[in-house]
Amino acid sequence: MIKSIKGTRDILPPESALWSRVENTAREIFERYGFAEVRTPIFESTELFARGVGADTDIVSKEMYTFEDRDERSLTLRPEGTAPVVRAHIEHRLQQETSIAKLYYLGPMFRRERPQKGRYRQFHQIGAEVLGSDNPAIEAEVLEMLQFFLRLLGIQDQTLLVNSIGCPACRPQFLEHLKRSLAEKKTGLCPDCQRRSETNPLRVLDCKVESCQPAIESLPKISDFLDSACRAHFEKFLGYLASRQVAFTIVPRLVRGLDYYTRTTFEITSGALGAQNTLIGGGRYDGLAEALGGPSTKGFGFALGLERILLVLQDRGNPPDPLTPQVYLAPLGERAFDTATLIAKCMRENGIRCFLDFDARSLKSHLRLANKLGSLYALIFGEVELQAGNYQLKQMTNGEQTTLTPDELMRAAESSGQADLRTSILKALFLARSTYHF
RNA sequence: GUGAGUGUAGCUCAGCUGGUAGAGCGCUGGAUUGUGGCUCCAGUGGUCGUGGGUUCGAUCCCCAUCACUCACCCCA
Repeated sequence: MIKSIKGTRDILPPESALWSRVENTAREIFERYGFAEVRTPIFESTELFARGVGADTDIVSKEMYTFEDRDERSLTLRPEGTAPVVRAHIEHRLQQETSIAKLYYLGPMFRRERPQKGRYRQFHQIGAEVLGSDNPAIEAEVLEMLQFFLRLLGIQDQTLLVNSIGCPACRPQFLEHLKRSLAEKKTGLCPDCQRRSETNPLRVLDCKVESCQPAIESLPKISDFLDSACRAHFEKFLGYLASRQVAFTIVPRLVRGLDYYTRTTFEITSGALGAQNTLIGGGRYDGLAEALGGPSTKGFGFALGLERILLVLQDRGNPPDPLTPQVYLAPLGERAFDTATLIAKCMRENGIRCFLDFDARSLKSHLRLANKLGSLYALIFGEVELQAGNYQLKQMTNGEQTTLTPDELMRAAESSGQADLRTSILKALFLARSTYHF
């Protein structure tokens, strides 16, 4: 049997309906905040990520799906969305169009990691970027938008964690002090942290091992090393959050794993997710556009993990509201079936979700299927009805069944105003009869 | 890349110190020649993940391998 490959999965109904709901909510809300959709290719030149994300990051050094095409160009399945959006912004000179661009995207990303809860090799992100401004007010607005978005989905118990990681001007001093301090405390650290002290000192701050905590507490804090511009930026940002009544927690140890982040970073987490509890992550990246060879363009953005959002929603027992038929057609006999195909055509042209099976079935079997599908009505007709020119309409929810006469169909067709489902069905049926003469 | 756990019917799982497999749900049909859901009956279902070893005999014990899950690393 051919199976989907490791770390990928099929999203089947009714779960897929829940995905649509989340995606539609995001589109609706982001557009309300002035963002427009951008669709970038799923694969890009490998260099884009090497330069944008950082050659030394885990993503680039060991997690990318990279291959050569026939021109021997190195291509990579996108592992994240920000670098491609910034690339597109530079390539199409969008800065010339408007000084500020607000773009959102949604789609699959690819990283070759060991799958686990809330982590896949093909996973899906919704993200947004604001390009062309370094005003911290933008950041506060985006976070307000995200909390609104989560609230609409019914995710209330989220936590917003914020921090500033400084800029290329002030971070090096901090890193130096951090490294020196780490070297002194080396013996008190776990093996992972001893290694991280060399390879990625910032990550030591994020260590969860209990025995490391005392040492971590005594390490220098980034906030003590921010230069005046970064400090002012961060304080304004916090002020804007407060005035918008967006609740937050400052976490001085919050760091990001991608090279392009500067100044503001944030994370929105939720419990009940297992080890991967980050729902949304993002921050400012004022140097990215230049690193990619474009004009200096300040940027701020985020990405949210759809799989993780869905995990939280499913954990809450959200009903995935499946698309049930509004009418199930139950023709009895060959002649009735031929008529049913015409009725189905007319129903569908008039906006009614209608189900017609192609096997000859007994009435019992028809109704069982209608019930199984959750259909609201069943339209029953066989030779008896065809002779008399009428139909049996059964309401599946309460079992009430009425005989529809040609007279009644005509009355429904002539009624005006907002039609309920039953009337809409009668109208479509009338239309089918007068169009196809049966 | 590392560690741990789990692989038995479409799904969720039983299977006692090794004697070649069961239940519930589902699906199909019937009880009700043209009336669903509840009930009852019948039918459909499985190379016991794969390969090798031990044994008279392995779903069970041993080894290997693959897959899945969770965790580490790291990230959404």
